[in-house]
Parts: sequence; C-alpha cells; structure tokens
Amino acid sequence: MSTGKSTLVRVAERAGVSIASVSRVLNGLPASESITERVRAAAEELGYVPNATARSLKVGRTEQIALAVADVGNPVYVSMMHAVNEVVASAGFRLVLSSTGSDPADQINLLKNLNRGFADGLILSPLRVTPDLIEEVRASRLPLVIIGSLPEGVAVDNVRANSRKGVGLAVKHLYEQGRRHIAFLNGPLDTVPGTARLAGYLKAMTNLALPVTSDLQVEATDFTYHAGLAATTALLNQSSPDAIVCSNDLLAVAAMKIIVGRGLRVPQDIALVGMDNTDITELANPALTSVDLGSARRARKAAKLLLARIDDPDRPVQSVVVSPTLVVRESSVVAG
Amino acid sequence: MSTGKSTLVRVAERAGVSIASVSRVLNGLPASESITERVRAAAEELGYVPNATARSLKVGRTEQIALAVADVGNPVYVSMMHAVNEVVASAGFRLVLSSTGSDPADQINLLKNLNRGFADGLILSPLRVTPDLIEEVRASRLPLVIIGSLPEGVAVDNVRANSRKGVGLAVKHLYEQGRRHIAFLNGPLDTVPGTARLAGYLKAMTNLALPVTSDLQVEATDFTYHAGLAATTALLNQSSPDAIVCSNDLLAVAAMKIIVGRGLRVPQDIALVGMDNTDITELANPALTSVDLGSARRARKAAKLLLARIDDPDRPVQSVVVSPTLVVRESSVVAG
DNA sequence: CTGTTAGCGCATTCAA
DNA sequence: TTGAATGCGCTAACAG
Repeated sequence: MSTGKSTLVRVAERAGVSIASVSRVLNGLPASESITERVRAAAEELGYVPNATARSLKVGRTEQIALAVADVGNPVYVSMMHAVNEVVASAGFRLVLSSTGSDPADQINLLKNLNRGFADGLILSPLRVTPDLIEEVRASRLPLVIIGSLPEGVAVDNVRANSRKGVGLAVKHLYEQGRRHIAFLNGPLDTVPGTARLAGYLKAMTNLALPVTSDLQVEATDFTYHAGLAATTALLNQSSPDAIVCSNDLLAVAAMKIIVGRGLRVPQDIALVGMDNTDITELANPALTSVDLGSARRARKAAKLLLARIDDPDRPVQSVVVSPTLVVRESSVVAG
Repeated sequence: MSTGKSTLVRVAERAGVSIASVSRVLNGLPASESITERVRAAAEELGYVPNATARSLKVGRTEQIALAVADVGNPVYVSMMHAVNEVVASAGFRLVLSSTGSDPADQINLLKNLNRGFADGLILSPLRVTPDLIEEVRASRLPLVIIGSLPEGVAVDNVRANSRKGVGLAVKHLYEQGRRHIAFLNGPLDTVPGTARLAGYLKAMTNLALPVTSDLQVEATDFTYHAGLAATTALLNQSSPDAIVCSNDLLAVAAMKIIVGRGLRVPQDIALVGMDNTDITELANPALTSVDLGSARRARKAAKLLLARIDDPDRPVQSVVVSPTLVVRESSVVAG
C-alpha cells in the first residue's frame, strides 16, 4: 500500500493492462486468471480505492439517500434516523442528513436542491404541509417517500401512523382506569400530527360520552419540552383534570414536571399518557405510559420503500399505515 | 420551468451561447448583459439545476463532510451532530452520517472508505482508541478532526473536553454539600472517557483526603441507561454512598431510577451528579446536576477546524481543550 | 468578453 | 477475453 492518489490509469500501468481490464476485475466481471492476478496485486500495492464521485457521474447513482426531519431535538426523529440508516447502510447507501426546520420553505428548498443529484432519493417527514409543499412534492421527479400523512390524491409513497386511533387508545385506557376528566395537551394545531391527534381526542371523548370542554384542551406552541411546561401550567390553571393525554412524550414529561412541582402525584392525582413511546418514557419517574406509533417501524418501512422505488421507478405507489399500540407503564395506573 | 434532465448543453443551445458562457453566468463570473440575460432566461425555462456530482468530479470537492459517532442513542451525540450540521451547512456542506458502533474496526473501515472521496473530510469521535485505529488515523490523507483525546504525538486536529477536571468539579461540589461517601458510577474502563473520568475521580478523592475504596466504584458495561440500572443496583448492594458521580447523564438517570425505586430520596439520601449536561438533565425529576463538558461547543469547534483544514491542508495542527463547568440543579443540593 | 477544448475518474460499448 | 475509445456534466485553461 502506497501513498498518493491512485486511479484506474495508474493501476492499469502498474499491471500492464488496459484500464478497462482493471475496471472489470475490480467489478468482478470475467477476466483471465493472469490479468485478475496482476490487477489485484497492482491495486493492492497502490492502495487503490475507486473514486465514488467519478463512479456516480458515470452510472448516474450516488448511493446516497437524504433524510429530512423537522426537529432533531425530538427523540422520535433520532430513532427514525437510526432506523433509516440501518436499512440504507446495509443496502450500501450512505445517509445524508438534511435537517430542515419545521418551516415548509426549508423542505421546498430541499426538494429543489435534490435535483442537483447529490442523492438518489429522499425521505421526508414534514410537520406542516402547505399547498406549496404538496405542489413541490407532486412535481418532484426524484424517488421520494413521505413519513406522515398526505392529502388524498397525492401519488407519493408514504407511510404513516394512525395517530387518531393512537389517541383513542390512550383515552380509552384512562377511561378504564376510572378517569373522567381527561385533558388533552396538544402541540401546534397547524401541524399534521397536531390536527390528527386533536381529532382523535375529540372522537374518543365523544365515543365515551365524556364532555368535551375547551378548558380541558391546551395547545403548546411547539412539540418541545419547554413549550410543554408553559402549556401544562396554563392547563392546570384553567381546569382540574384527573388525566392528561399528551401529544408526544416530551410534552408528557414536561407535564409530569409541572404536576409534581405543584405537589400533585402521578398517577394518583393526575394520570399521564404520552405518545411516540421514545426512550425517555423509561427514564421518566414514574415511567411514562405511551402510545407506540411505530416510529422505528415506519422509518424502516419508508427506507425500504425508497430503495424499492429507486430500484424500480415505475412500481405502483404504495401507502402503508402502521397501527398504534399502547405501552402501559407507571404514569397511568395506580398500583395495587 | 420544464420537465426532464437539463444540462449545461441544453441551456447553452436554448440560449444560443457556448456552455462556457452558461457556466460563467451561473457561477457569477463576468459576462455581458445580453448573454447573462439569455442564459438566465433559458436556465429558468428549462428548470436547469447544476449537477452536483459532475461539479464534484471536476473541482475535486464533494461539499460533504462525514460525521462518525459511536452511539446515536446517546443524547450527547445527537447534540454534537446538530452542532456540526449547523456549522457545515452554513458553509454550504452537507452532512453524511456514518454511524459506527463503538467497535474500532468500524472506524478503521470508515477511514478506508473515506478515501473513495465521497466526503471532503471527517469528524470522528471514537469511544475506544486502539493502536490500529491510531495507525489508520495517522495514515489518513484526508482532512480529519478527532473529537476526544488522542495519544501524544499523533498530529491530528482534535478538540477534547477536560473530563478529568470535570469529574473533579463534581466531586468537589458534592464534598461542599457535606457528602463524604462519594461513589463513582463509571462506564466501561476500556474506553477513552472511562479511563479519563476514573482518573479524575481518584485524583479528586485523594485531593480531598477522602478514602478511595473499591466498593464505592462500579463500572457499567456500557454508557447506556440499561447498563446503568444494573450497575447502580450492584453499587448499592455493595456500599452505602451518600452521593454518586456518574460518568454520563444516562447513567445518572438510571441511578436515580434505582435509588427512588428503593425508597431513597434524591438528593436527601443520595446526591447525584451526571456528566454531559444533556437535555435529559431537565427532564429528570429532580432535575439533574451535571458537568457540562461543552459537547456542542466542542462539536462546533471541530467542524470549524475541519473546514479550515479542508481550506488549507498545510495549516498547523491544532489541539483545543474545552474546560468543563458544573451546572447545579436539584439532584445534588438539599433545598433550604 | 466569448467560444473551443481538455480533462476530472470511471464504466461500457465496440472492435479486435 | 481484452483494449481503445467514448462520454457522464461540469469547470478552467487557452485562444481569439
């Protein structure tokens, strides 16, 4: 193994063959014993490593896929990233992280940039879906998979959770625990999960013949821990729920903090259920009951869909829905 | 804006100029008013987007930097990733995530792969440093920055925390709170942080003339929450500390869980200090006192060093150390 | 100021 | 089987 740049040409010179032969040998195409031998030796001695960029330009593939998520601070996106990376890496693809904010403009920009061909496809998990974004998604000529809901009629591969049903599981569980004043701590209403989860809450409450009052509902300005603190404070100032369904785990942990800070007990005084079933559910004290929306599974599925689409651009569009499950822990069940 | 692939050639044809002129206009090089106008119009109409791969091949730059961290599950790495991404993105670079395990073999493999030229540089944060890895780091001809400690004499840009000093801050703080039986919950000893932090603990204890006994030390099999649960259990079975310094926040939160589960109180019965000052310090209940090792700052600095090195491969090697600070929260101080 | 041309490193077609 | 030659799309000399 030697120093310096080595190219096909240099290997070819050293082996005394043509660059075509070198390329063949290195790509496992048929070649004579003798040439194979010499090429391998020459490549080894020169420490030859094929250039990814040149290869990409030639074959029209970068072996990279891009992932864009809204909020890297949210553990659910971290687990998605992890899951996606596992799938694509084992298929020989690299993962390019295109962190965008929750601003749709960022995503639109990203979609445009993708046409520069630095990646073979994109997995996008938008928090807010605007008409502009949809337009751009429609127009995108690159393999694209959306994690999350999309309006009917947008023919793009996508995989989403049934978060309405998920909220339903949470409400029903709390009802079965004897709770009747079940509040809902939501994230911003102008987001896709925000609206879906609210719908789920309203429906579940109605189904159970529980009164739906506005003082039992509060909307955090963001799906973050800090926003959750403020929102929970507001909620407890305007009503006295005996249970709170939270739109994600970060909000739930924030709620727990405020509740305990007020000298109330979880779950005795207020039962708590989060959503996403992230790692922090176990770190929490008491451990947080949470609705598992299958984020890792969704991410894996999305990655596989994308790889399949890259492989065959003409395959039928697929839309998969992952069913939620409830993971009961300590925050919602009074022991004994 | 139209459909289909558009290249310089097509834009040139449409504008009735040479491809060189197109390239110039699009790169902001001097051109006549008339040509500029026509090129812009043609590019617009064709929805032309320059091809990143071709550009890379030509200029010898991918505008990508790779980041390899040991454990994506650890929030400290997430924040590093975030910080790195901010810096490189604003310099026009994309971030390629090369998640490696804690196995040095993965890193070595990565270094070799980097020579394929898919990225212009690498930021590596190795948990375990073996001679083989050092050898490979030395041999690497690509811009490389290490986050973490490196043996003397390895001339590679690196930025590290003074975690020995960091542990010292924690021990001293607990001592000042009146604690005398200060235990140490460490991660694996065959890791770089593991050894450094143990050294810090031993030194700090000695400085304070506190007895150092083996039953006050325990080593988790990993820097994870689950490993922390088992290790804490073992620790409490073999001794009765009135304080525990934990090698990172995940371990600390695990310790908190076990302690509370035994009916003991934090901080009254056992005071707790974590390290890394990650987001979970605030989620924890009580909020976790933690040593801030400046992970985000380190990551940002590493990114800047890498960009500088890419810009000028011959610049002197730089090694920067970030000083730790203690962030006192509820887990270490008895109120009142 | 503008056009022609030569590669960047590779995979691949076409002849031999 | 093997080699010569072409071109992926672009930038940068070089000439005019």
